[in-house]
Amino acid sequence: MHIPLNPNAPYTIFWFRQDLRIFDNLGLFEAAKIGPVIPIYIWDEDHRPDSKTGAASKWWLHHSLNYLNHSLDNNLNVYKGLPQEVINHIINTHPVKAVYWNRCYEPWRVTEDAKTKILLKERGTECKSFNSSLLWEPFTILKADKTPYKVYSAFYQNGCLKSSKPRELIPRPEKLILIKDHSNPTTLDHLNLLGSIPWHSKLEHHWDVGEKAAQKKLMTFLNSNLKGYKENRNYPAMKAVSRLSPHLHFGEISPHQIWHTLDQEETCQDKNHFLSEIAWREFSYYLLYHFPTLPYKNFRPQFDRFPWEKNALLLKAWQKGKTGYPIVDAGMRELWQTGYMHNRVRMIAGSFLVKNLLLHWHHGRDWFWDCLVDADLANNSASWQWVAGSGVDAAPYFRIFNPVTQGEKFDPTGLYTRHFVPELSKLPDQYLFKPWEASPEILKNARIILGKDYPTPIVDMKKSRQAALAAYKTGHT
DNA sequence: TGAAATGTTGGGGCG
DNA sequence: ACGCCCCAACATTTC
Repeated sequence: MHIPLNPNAPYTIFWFRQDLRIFDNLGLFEAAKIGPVIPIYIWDEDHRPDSKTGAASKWWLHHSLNYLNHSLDNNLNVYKGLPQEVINHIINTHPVKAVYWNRCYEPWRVTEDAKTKILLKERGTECKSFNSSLLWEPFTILKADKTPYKVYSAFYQNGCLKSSKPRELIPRPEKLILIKDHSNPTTLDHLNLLGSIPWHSKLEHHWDVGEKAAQKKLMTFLNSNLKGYKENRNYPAMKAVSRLSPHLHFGEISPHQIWHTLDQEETCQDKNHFLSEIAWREFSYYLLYHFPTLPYKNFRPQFDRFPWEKNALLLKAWQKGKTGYPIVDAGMRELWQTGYMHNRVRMIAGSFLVKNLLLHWHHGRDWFWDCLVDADLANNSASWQWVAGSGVDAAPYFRIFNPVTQGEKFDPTGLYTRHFVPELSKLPDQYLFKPWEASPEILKNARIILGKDYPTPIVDMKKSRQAALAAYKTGHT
């Protein structure tokens, strides 16, 4: 056991990271138990090896930190810099006996945290990290042969569900004495997370940020949308999904709370299906931990030989929602306008980029990273590799979504598509997902000139499908 | 957490 | 009445 250099020092630093909440925050609870807490947040983007935060994520982070600061009676201490140096500085200027945080799992953070831990121990400061954002930490779940699972269902059913139950919920700290670092000149605004162009003001219409909003969203979901979830989650117009993803990413709510709250519900298909979606998040973190190259390297090496296209115009059309395929365009515009895209449409738009435009999944990864308020390294990497077919337990390469069929099936009344692609709003259901098949008469009545008001398809569905199958074949031989 | 091509079946029209 | 063909409707296979 290590004996702190200054065991009589009263303060514990609690380092907030992707756990921007008070309730069920294990590290914070433990820190508060042993005395007064200096709550800190460190903006370290300029000191990272890679992985810049996306614009939409920065918008969310700004508001989440602002909310957290209010919850802490304006005592949140915000810094800019390299975490090791910032923490060192605080310890040099305050009587600090310990530093606590909850663990993160991005590969570069794992490396940096290990270094920080060693440095703190060397200088005699107690240092503890906790798990507060995963139901099962990646290193606790392995196959019988001690290697990691590579198939989701086996991971979840045989790995997670048969190992220990997720820990119980942690109450709010009973006594939370907060210390403000008055020597610190940095404020939230100094982090400049919002930038100078107010492009993100549109996001404010769609989201309430912060711990309280996350709690409310969980309750609303349970009361209104859990029943029927398994089926309704496929229909983007139904708003039947939880939309908890950004809250989970920033740790405004813990997966443990979701798990235990659902545990009290009657067992049914819908409940188990929702829990299995939560488990997909666990699986993504699991893969990222065991395969740290997941964000950039094809998990299946056959894909390294795949003949991707290079076409800036096609990419631009996809990004802006001007592909000429209405369900794809609706999804891409939902993303741009709201910082979010319904899961069903993510799969359709993702499949379209990779399998119809034949553009590298890295382009999709990067655009989503910048635009999504729920951008998350584990989920984004694992999901794009899944869509591309290059991933672990991925969609087989020949599974190519047809955006016409998918639109007709999952947005049968066109409510979702018409909302985000209003120029098609007068087009009858029959042609909504294939306007190029409508007669001149029908187009005229709908006040659409194809190629002017709405694009003609940027690729031919049938030909591009054939091209993709051929390309995958050459890549795989 | 696909789609398209191909195969099979069975009812009905018709010579 | 019977066989033949057509073609939904469904099932299976292939990509």
